[in-house]
Amino acid sequence: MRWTQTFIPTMKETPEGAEIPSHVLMLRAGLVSQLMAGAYTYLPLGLRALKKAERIVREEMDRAGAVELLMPALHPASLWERTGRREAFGNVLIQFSVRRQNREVHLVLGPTHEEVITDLVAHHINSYRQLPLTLYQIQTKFRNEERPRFGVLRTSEFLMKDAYSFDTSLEGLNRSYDKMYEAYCRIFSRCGLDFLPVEAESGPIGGDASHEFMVLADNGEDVVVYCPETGYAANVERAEIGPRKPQRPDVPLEPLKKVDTPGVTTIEQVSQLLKVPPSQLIKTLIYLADEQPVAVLIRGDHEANENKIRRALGASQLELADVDTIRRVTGAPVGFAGPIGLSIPIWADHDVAGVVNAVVGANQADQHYVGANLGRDFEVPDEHFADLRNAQAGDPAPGGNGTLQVRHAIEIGHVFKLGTKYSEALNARFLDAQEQQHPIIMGCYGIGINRILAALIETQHDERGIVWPLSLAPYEVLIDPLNVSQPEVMDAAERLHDQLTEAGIDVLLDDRDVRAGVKFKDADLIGIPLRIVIGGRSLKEGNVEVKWRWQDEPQRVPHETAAQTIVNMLDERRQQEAARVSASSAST
RNA sequence: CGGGGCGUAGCUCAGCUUGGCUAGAGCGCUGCGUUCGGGACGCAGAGGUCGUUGGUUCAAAUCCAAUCGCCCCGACCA
Repeated sequence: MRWTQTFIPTMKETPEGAEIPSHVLMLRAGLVSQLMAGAYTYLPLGLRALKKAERIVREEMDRAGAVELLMPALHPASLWERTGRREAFGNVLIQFSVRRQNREVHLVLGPTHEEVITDLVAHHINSYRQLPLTLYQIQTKFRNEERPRFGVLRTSEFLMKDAYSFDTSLEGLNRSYDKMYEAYCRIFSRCGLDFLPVEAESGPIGGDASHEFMVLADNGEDVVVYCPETGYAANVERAEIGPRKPQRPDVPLEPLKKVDTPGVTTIEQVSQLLKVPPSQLIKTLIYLADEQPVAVLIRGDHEANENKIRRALGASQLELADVDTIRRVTGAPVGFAGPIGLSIPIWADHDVAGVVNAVVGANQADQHYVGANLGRDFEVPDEHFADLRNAQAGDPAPGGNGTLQVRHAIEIGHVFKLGTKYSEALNARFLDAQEQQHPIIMGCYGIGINRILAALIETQHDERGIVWPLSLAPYEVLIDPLNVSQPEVMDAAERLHDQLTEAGIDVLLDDRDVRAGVKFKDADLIGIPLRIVIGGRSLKEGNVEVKWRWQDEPQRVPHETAAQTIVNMLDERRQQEAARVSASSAST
């Protein structure tokens, strides 16, 4: 391809509003262009990279035995009512009505396809002989994101690979799940990503196991907790904390005293007003667990984890109590709840036991207690102590003697054991050999294709631009003839272009009549792995210059055998990239 | 949904506080010339209903109100 025939609008300056490297570089390198908040056009260069990622995903899904199909993006709203998810998704679900003849048809744009695929399978699968089966598609999904951000990382329209497995037994589900897990490792390795599979929260509904595939990046929206010593890694929503033995500091107990704290409701405000560190405060959160109010005590510098709380209480639903409930059970407005004198059940995170002379709400407007002490001023039964908070850096790792670390990450894939939630709701059953009917056991597996690109760029760039791996690069080779008006230079460039194209290599020829500096800057910006410079100077010596994007200095290779040299270099590099794939598969 | 910021040329931005000639710069773009191995230089140009609507005023990019859009922080995220 010649540069002047395609469309690569590179930019020298950073467009307003682009904050993180992947967003800035995708815009500047002419990969994407924004149409509105959360919607981007893929320009030719960006589309080529996207297609390469898509192809890798497709190849590995096929290899793992999954079968491709394509479902509609347009769904009848009624289907979403049958699983209750029209309500559950709420405003994120894009819904609308159209008129047909004289009736109103309610439609949604699919944010995911559990309903559609389960409905499909319910119609066509009846027997255990037809199972197991894993189906997938690569398709645009729609979600009305409340807040699209970070360029292509969080958009309301995005390309997703979603796969669904159907099995007759839990063992079968586990086999299907492991195959997908394995395929994911191969996919992300082939894409050149440094990824980390982590345990993930599987939510109040659905299955019993879930992993997310994360790429560590400071600008990621997710938070992962991991332990270098034990290898434990989990999403912060899921991460357990190892055994804790909170020590009560050996200081004399102070008398309980009420103090005025007018209008001071947050931990930070209380901490500042009373000049005590947040770790000296105990916050009292009032929850409704299956409609019943409970109080949960968390040390002031910690964050409550609602999933842990819900599990500890054995509740199926948990939400923060509304203002009226808080007023009814504490007798005070929001912000002044405390454990002293509460008549509802009280639960506490383990670390609360280590706080002496604590500051707590007084269950009275504009009042807090200081010098509050467990056992003297309020009670929490032993069996009501549990791990109820988010892990923090420095916490003990579960089941080991390591220490947890915390990093931000970008979620690029998710594998999830669903169970029978959808097959039961939508009547997807199979008949076993004994003619017994059972709901089909499902798993679902998603990959954000756009996020593969964003995560790659976010982690693989330098101050000059993108550094593509060969596997995702829009073009593998960029030929830069430095002076297009010198016939011998242009001839050499075109001949090389044709030879490499003939050899099946993706080649871009920068035939623009611009100064060398412009070509070099753009070459670094768009990040094509192998750059071939053809200039009058080296050509006179019978050489062309070859340089990998990640190297500083070019090497000179003889002009007449350049094509073969380049083909060999690419082959060698592809083998190096492939070696990472087997390494990652071996380790799982 | 709560808090904040910004809308002026294709892009990045100045001008607005304190209203007043024909609305500016850099980059980009067009033409000509000189240059030509890391974003060259000169000359001549094209390009803007100052987001939109309404108000105040003799006069609005500038002040006021509403509205639309974009961005950031937080909440939310099957």
